[in-house]
Amino acid sequence: MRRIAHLDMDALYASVELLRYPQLKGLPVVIGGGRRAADETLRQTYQDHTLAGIPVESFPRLVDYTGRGVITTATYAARQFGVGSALGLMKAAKLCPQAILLPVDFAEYRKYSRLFKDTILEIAPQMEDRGVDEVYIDFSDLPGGQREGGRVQARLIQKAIFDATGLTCSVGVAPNKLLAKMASEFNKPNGISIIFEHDLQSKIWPLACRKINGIGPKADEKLKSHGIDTIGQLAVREQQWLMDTFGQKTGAWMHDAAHGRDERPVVTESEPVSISRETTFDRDLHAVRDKAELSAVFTRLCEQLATDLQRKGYVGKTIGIKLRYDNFKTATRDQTVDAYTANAKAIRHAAGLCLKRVPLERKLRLLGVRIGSLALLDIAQVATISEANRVADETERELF
DNA sequence: TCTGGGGTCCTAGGACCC
DNA sequence: TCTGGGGTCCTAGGACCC
Repeated sequence: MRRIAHLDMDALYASVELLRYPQLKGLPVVIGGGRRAADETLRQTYQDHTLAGIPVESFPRLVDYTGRGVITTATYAARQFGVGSALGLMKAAKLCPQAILLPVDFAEYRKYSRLFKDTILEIAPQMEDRGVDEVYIDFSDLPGGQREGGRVQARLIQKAIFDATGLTCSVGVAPNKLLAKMASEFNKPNGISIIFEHDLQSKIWPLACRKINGIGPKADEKLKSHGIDTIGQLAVREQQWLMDTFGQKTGAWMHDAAHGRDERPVVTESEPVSISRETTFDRDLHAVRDKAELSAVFTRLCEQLATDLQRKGYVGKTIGIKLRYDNFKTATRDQTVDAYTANAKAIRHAAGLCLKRVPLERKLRLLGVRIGSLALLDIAQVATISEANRVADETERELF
């Protein structure tokens, strides 16, 4: 029998911070901010203290923050004030000014991410990485994977992760990924939920359509406008009607999802499709008036992207830019070049040409650089790439 | 003083080829 | 001389996820 687990670390970022600052347990804490100037003072505050004994009173508060960041995670105590993921920090400060503010520390979260995934792999090798804090695990052929519908292995993995990291997680086990993902939400935190096919009507159909992984705010809104609020209501709609209303592919998929059908395999390895770097400025910049500043950021992004490519061993040939204007509208341009590259100057050159094709009257809040059509760097490609780099060096010029 | 950063996948039109 | 039908690649935008 196919048994798939979805494992979700409980509030990973906040939990990692609580390991460092146990005195914050139970308090409203918000983790957010970015790398920009406004966040540097915040970062410095924590660096100047010793880890051991910062009294709660001396932690920075949300009300003192002045940057453009968003909330990455909020503890349960903070969520009660209506603040949560993706909310702007300045807005959050109005709802819960006294909340303690911690800067995000991705390096630290990644460390724990590696640790919990390695722990799983020692027990169950069929694991699919789904980002920093969650994975799918195929229990189907795992020794003992069928016992109690997967509960025995789920419990074992949960305990192994806690012993290795001090962190808790929640696990759902079901006939497929779709249902496992929903099941892992059922008993948070530190819970296990086992779902069988026959639980569909009682446990899945009462849920909101939005609980289906893949139905976001837009699709949910449209479903609601047709009087479809729950998965059960979605399930009784004609598949043909869904296809006519949402498109062939989406409609057919929605119908399957509502009936708990999902054949996607657990994918243990995959190659990246694209790599990108982007940054939001401290203040909106104008292409002409802030030319020097923009140009410097642009070059830096290209250099970072090139470094990322080289470190990961990839080359790419579709190079693109992303702009976000002060009105939050986004524009992208990309261009496929003849030769694969991982060279900063070649990227900067192609991205510069893209920039010339996009309107630049409005001020910008974000600039990004992306590379796609990736290939793994191998010996056969080295000659082509070095030639391309030579050409790029020769044709390099200022584009702003 | 609203609204981060890094991704994937889908759609849709046009170019181009057979 | 008014009109085909695929298939693939490229580009721009958008939905969605973590």
